[in-house]
Amino acid sequence: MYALVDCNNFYVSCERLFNPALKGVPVVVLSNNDGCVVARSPEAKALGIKMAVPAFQIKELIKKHQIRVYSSNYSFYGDISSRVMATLESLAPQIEVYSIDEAFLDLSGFGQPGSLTDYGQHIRSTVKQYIGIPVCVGIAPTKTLAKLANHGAKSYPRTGGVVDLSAKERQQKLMSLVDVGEIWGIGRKTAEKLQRHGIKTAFQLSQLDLQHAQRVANINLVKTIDELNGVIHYSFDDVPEIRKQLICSRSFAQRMTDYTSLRQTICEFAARAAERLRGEQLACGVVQVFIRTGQFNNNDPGYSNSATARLSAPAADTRTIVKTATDLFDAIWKEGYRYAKSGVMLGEFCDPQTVQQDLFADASVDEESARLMGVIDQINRSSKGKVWFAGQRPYEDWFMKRANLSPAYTTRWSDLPLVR
DNA sequence: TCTGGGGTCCTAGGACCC
DNA sequence: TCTGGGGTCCTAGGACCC
Repeated sequence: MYALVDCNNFYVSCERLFNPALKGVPVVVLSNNDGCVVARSPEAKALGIKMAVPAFQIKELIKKHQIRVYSSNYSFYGDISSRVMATLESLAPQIEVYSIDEAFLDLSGFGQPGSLTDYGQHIRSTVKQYIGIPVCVGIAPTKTLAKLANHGAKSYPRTGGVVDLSAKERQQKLMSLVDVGEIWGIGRKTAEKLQRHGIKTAFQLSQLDLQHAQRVANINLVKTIDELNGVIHYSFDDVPEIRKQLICSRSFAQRMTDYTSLRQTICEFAARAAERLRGEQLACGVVQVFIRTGQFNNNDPGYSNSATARLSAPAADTRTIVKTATDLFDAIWKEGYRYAKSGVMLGEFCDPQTVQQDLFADASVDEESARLMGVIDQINRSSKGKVWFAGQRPYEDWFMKRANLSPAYTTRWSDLPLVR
């Protein structure tokens, strides 16, 4: 049995923690670059603001209803998230952190079915008391059903924020009330396709013939249907696997047209990606670079391109990764476009201790590289200052609009809330 | 004028081989 | 120069998630 614990409109709840004036009024949090809405308080949802709607489209609504608007403060949310997760760790033998605001708990061998609702309430009240964040809990035999249970707990206040779907009848009852598009793994496209086949509710989906499902969509739909019927395909995973790729990319606050500026962004992303790579004790075998113009302005000519290079031996050295990335950039750069976004992607990770050496490499060079990178990382993590490579572009002037940022309440001394 | 960032997985289609 | 089937591998793009 799984429990899915999901924080209620997490980013808004974080902002409310240290700013009680936000309680009971409509609040939204915007994505990076103040682009679109990524979290809404219940009051904001009630005004009809949809998830992921571009901020400029709701300007009038914001003014009219005095909606409080915040830029994303990820370091703050990340810090609150780790406190929530630590609390959950103390409440279950094993947890799988699924995203910044969700975790699966393994409840196998955990009390009698039926007593699980009480346990869910215990989780809710403990997290609320310790951290101050409201959560909902969904309990069920598969992850997909636990997601559905959580959705039910969020949608129906009468549940008290906890839904236990141990019993088959309750699963079916809830499924018949829920649109197929609400199911985990069913996005907009698949939902439309299913509706064209007359499948509107989750229950109808659960009854779909598996071979038919495979033809209509793909293997993932088959797995989802199985999971709705209690067959586990997505098992509990408390030690996260090594990631497959690492991306560092941003949209720019303003369009960029010149070679030097754009090249600097690539340097910066490459350097940051390399830093994260070393932070996870990994080396990479592949570097990819992409640049593109805006997607939405039809008057501008569009251009989008990427290039990939395989390194002669896996590397974690910023100098290697920056050099490779800028060479790739030179190969795809084209004059005459208004660029909106760029990025660097690293892949094919391995443990730097056990890598296959380049046949022609000199081992002492690798040692020196590791030492140098270690020193740079140490300096950059400390409060003493920053070291960077000449090609990098200092972040602040091009990166992200964040007009409505809340203080770093928990991660910067000067922003600590004071009690007078 | 302004439309996120960071991931994973699957599929279709092209290149290439025998 | 034309012809076929079967296989692998790679890449681009789509769909989905939060």
